[in-house]
Amino acid sequence: MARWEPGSRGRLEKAAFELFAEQGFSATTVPEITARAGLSTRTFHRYFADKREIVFGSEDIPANAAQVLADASPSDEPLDVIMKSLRTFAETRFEGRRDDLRMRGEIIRSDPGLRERDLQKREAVGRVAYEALVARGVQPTRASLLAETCVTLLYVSVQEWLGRDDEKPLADIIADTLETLRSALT
Amino acid sequence: MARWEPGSRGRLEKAAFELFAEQGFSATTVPEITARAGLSTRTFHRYFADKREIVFGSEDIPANAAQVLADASPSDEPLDVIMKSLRTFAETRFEGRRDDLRMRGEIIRSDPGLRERDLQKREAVGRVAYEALVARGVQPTRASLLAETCVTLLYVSVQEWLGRDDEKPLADIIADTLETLRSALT
DNA sequence: ACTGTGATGACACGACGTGACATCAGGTAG
DNA sequence: CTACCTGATGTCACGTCGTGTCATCACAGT
Repeated sequence: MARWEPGSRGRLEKAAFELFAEQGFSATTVPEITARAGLSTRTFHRYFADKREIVFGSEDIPANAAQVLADASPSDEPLDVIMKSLRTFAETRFEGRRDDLRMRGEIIRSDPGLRERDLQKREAVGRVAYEALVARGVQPTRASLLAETCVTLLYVSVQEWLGRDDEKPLADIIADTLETLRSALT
Repeated sequence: MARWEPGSRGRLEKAAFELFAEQGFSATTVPEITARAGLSTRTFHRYFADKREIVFGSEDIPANAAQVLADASPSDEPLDVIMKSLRTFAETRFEGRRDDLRMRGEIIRSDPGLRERDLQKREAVGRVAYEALVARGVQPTRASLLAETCVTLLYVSVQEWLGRDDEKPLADIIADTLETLRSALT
């Protein structure tokens, strides 16, 4: 028998989300979380840099995005790279997780600090997109614009997707959103 | 003679930016700032919600943006509203302040927490743009896209503007950036 | 059997942000 | 002229957060 129960990280996440559901994010303290998980607060901060980080899960989205972007066909136009990557991303990281994402969204919306952190995550995705485009030889200004627009497309579409009752695939919504943007800029 | 020297807020800002220049943002504590300004830490938090806020000045950018957007001609197309507002904004809040903005930019770039707060400020501007557009009858999804794109245009252009040596007006750069975006989405 | 190694705990600490209450100058009403 | 109110500030106490440091101990490899 191991000295410590395994899965500390998972226990911390479980305890945290339970408490967030019971009392809300801001009313929940780190000691409360660790007490429920049977760990010390010091251990909490070994897994999560701060209290907010636990909300954003363990998936390293930027790294994943960089991977998807790096796999793009060398002959594709920049916009095609973006759109194909967004499709892949939608299908692998979003589709089938609506309930989970809705729950997280609610928690994030409930706290200013979490909204702030959410924006930072978004920006991190934009930065890897920017770097991937620059690596393909796209001009910096154009790359910035495309990267930011990419993130905008994704998040506006996700909002739309989460708000819907039907099962329209996120990838389709993203394509529609691009069309809407094009027409709005004319 | 007044019991307290007037201009507490100004003294706090002055002391803070001096210390940030000397030691950097994160190495500067609130007590250090208030000691130099001759005030208590409690008073600091009466003027600034937290240590980060002091970097972003006292100007209520979102309120100003809302004003500019509300003054737009009722007959303008949404995109024209955005572009004209951006022009006004560039001329009244940015032009002539390059050095100040560069200094702030450096401080903000030096600290993750400040970058996070900066993104929040950006988002706040986006939200007032969104609300102004919805108030004009623009569809929600389209309004989101335009609002986010508006903020993207502004910030990408400001980056470009701050990086330049010449005196090309920000408003012109924004117009160019829109053209770049249009061509990138084709 | 010995020795790392890695995950955890225990403890102390500094900084942050807030609530509650005291202080006091200046203006205003009576 | 006095009494009161108001607004800006100070003082104190507190809870939470995040980090540095060191001790502990099961397990694996030699």
